[in-house]
Amino acid sequence: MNDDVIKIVLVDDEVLFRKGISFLLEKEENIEVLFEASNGEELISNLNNHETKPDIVIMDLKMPVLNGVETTKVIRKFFPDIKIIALTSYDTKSFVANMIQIGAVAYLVKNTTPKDLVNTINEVAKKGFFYNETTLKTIQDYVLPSKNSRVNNLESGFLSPREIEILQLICNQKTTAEIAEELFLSPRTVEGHRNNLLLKTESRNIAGLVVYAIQNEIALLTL
Amino acid sequence: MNDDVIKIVLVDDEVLFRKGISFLLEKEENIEVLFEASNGEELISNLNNHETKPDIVIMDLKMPVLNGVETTKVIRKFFPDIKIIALTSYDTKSFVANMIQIGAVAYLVKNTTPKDLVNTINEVAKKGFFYNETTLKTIQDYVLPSKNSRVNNLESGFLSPREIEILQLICNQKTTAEIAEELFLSPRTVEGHRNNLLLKTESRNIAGLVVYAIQNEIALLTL
DNA sequence: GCAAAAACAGGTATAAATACTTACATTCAA
DNA sequence: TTGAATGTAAGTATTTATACCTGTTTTTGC
Repeated sequence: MNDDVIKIVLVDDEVLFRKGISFLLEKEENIEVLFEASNGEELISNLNNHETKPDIVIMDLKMPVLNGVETTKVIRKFFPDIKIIALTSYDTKSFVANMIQIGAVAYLVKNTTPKDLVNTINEVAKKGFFYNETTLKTIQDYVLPSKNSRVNNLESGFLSPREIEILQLICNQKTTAEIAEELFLSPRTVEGHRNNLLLKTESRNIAGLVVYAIQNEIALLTL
Repeated sequence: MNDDVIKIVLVDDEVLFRKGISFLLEKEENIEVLFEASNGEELISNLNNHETKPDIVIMDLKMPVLNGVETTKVIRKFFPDIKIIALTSYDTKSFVANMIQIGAVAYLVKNTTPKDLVNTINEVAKKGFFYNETTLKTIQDYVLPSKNSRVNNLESGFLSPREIEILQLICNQKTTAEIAEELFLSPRTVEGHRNNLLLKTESRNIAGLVVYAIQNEIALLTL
C-alpha cells in the first residue's frame, strides 16, 4: 500500500465540509476518495457492502447516531487494517489521549491547513501513524507514569459508561432526583457519580460539566 | 452585478472548511473567491484594504475575536451593499430570527449540499436574498403579531448585553457570588438576571443555560 | 483467583440555585 | 412624554448541588 493510491473514506455529518475536503483530496494524484458517510452507522454498513476497503478513514468525532469514539472502537475490532485519522473542532487533552488510546493513528484539529491534512494522510500511509507536536505533548503528559494510580486515573478524565450516561442526563437539564428515578438508582449514587465527574473533568460545577460534555462530544448539540 | 462574476469572501475560523468551500466555489464559472478571513476582525480590516469589494460574504457564526453576529452588524453599517449569507452548524429558532433581523440575506446550515450553497449564492446575487423553507417558517413564527408584547419578548429569547455578560460568566463556572463581585453588583441582581435568562431561554437550570449559550454561539468552546 | 475499577449507597454539612414576589431608577424609542 | 425595556435590589422559602466522609457489592482484567 506504499506506492499505490491511498484509498480514503470521509465521515462527517456536515455535507459541505465533507464535499469540500473531498475536492481538496481529489486534487492529489495519489489519493482517492472511495466514498463518504454522514455518521458511524452509515460508514460501517458501507464498509460491509464495499468490496474494496479504504486504507484510511478520516472521521469527525461529533456525529449523530454513532459518534466518532464508538465508531473508532467498532472499526478497530472488525477492520483492524483500516487506519483512522480523527478530525475534530476542539482539542481537549483528555479527548486527544482518549482517541489515541482507542486506536486513532493521527489527530487533527479542523483548524488546520489542507497541506497538513494531505501531509498527515501521506505520513499515515507510509508509517502507519502521524502525531504532530501538540498531540505528542499530550501523549507525553498522559503516558508519564505516576506515583498514585488512583489519583492519576481520577485526573486522567476518562469516564465510565455510567458516568457518561449520567453526564448526558445532566446536560438534558435533569436533576439528581430525576436521574436517580430514571436509572433506578439511589439519589446518593447519582450524587457520587456526579462528584466523580466533577473530579475527573476538573470542573467546579454543573456548568463546567456541560461545557466539558459538549467539548468532548459526549453531549450532542443537535436538537 | 447581475451577469457579472459574483465576488465572494469566506469567513470561517476553520481553515479546512474555508479551503474546502473555496475549491467548491471556484469550480463555478460565475463565482470568484476574492479572499478568506478567519474571523470578523480580519474580514473587516481586509475589506478596508481591498479595492474591490465582494458582493457576498459567506460567514460562519461561531468565530473567535469577533463573532458572526457582531461582524454582521458592522458590515451592515459600513458596507451596506455587501450581502451576508449566514452559515452555521446549528439552527436554533431564535438565532435564525436574530440573524435575519440583523440583516443576513440568507441562512444556511452547514449540513447542506454544495448545490444548495451555489444555488443560494446565485439567488442572492440575483434577487438580493434567499430564504429556504425552514428559514421562512422560522420567520413566520416570529413575525406573527402577538397579543402580549412582554410575554412575546420574553419568549423570543433575545438577551440583553448584561444578560449575555452574565451568561458567559456562568459558562465559565462562576457562582452567583463571584459574578456579583466581578461586576460590582448585588448577588440578588445577578440572581434576577439569571432568572430572566432561565425564562428567556426556556431552561430549567444552569445546564440548560450553558447548552443554550453554546448553541447560540454566545459562549465559545475554544479553550 | 486476586486486585483494581466501577457501581452502588448512606451520613452530615454547607453552599448555591431556583421559585415566587415586589420595587425603583434609567435609558431609549415611538 | 409616555411606555417599554433594562438594570438594579431585596424578601422569603424550598430545592439542588457541592464537599467532605464512609462503606459494600459487582464487574473486569490479568
